Amino acid sequence: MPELPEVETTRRGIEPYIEGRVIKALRVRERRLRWPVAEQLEAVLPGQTVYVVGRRGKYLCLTLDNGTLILHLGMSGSLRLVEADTPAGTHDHLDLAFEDGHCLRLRDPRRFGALLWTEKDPCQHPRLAALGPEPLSGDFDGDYLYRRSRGRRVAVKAFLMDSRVVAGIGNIYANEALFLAGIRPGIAAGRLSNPRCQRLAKAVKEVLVAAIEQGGTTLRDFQREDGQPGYFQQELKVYGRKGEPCPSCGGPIRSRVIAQRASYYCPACQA
DNA sequence: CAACGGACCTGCCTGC
DNA sequence: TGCAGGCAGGTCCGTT
Repeated sequence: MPELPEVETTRRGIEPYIEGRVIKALRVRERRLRWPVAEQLEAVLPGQTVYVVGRRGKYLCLTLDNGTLILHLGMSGSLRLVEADTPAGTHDHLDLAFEDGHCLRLRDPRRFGALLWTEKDPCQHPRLAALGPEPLSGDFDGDYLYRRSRGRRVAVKAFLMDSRVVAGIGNIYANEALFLAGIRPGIAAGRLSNPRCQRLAKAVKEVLVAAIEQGGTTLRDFQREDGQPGYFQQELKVYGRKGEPCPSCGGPIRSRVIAQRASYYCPACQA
């Protein structure tokens, strides 16, 4: 569900409600997420203030007094703001309750998400330390892509989705960026010319910015923290559109599996 | 080191 | 209607 635009949409949605607020309690209904939620957390968090609601790739980072809460939504996670007395549903695993009565609730049916805690520099946390640059930052550009891709034989789509190369690009936006750039998802990353790397970096930024502006993509059950859907699915050019006409040339969109993930492209527009 | 497959989970859709 | 099978937005880990 959540790639970078969905996580950023969530971040922007919760920020005004939790920044500067004091945590009253963490309620854990299901500890078994991707990694078990640390037992110490219920004791450690109360009384701490949320100073910064940040994001690194697909990770949300809440800066508190004594450390940082690191939250990942996995494949199916979503955050909602609810009143403290709202009854919890089946997959509502965690509540972060605040002294003002608001409550940040994590729902995650597949339990691939995670809640982690570090008292050190969060960038040094094992989950964050190896992440590549933020795709919307100046550190990510065509020259960087060109440099990193030399000698790489992996499919360019798998390369884009490698979080060590660039953070936050998942299956939807990898497909979309490659379509925008006119590049076939299956070609070896190392064979991209420099101009094509420039175009690809630009396409990645464009598609992410547009998706964030639309509040992310809603497929199946993704909802924003306020319960509204994201509208970017209407803008998807190729993802999930096997057999439909290419918005550029009208030919049928093709689908094939690359690196175990469904991939969509226009064989006429992408070379 | 690079690349691949399996693993972790549940829900939903399809087709028999 | 019921059920098996396949598939899903992520990413870690072990094996080649």
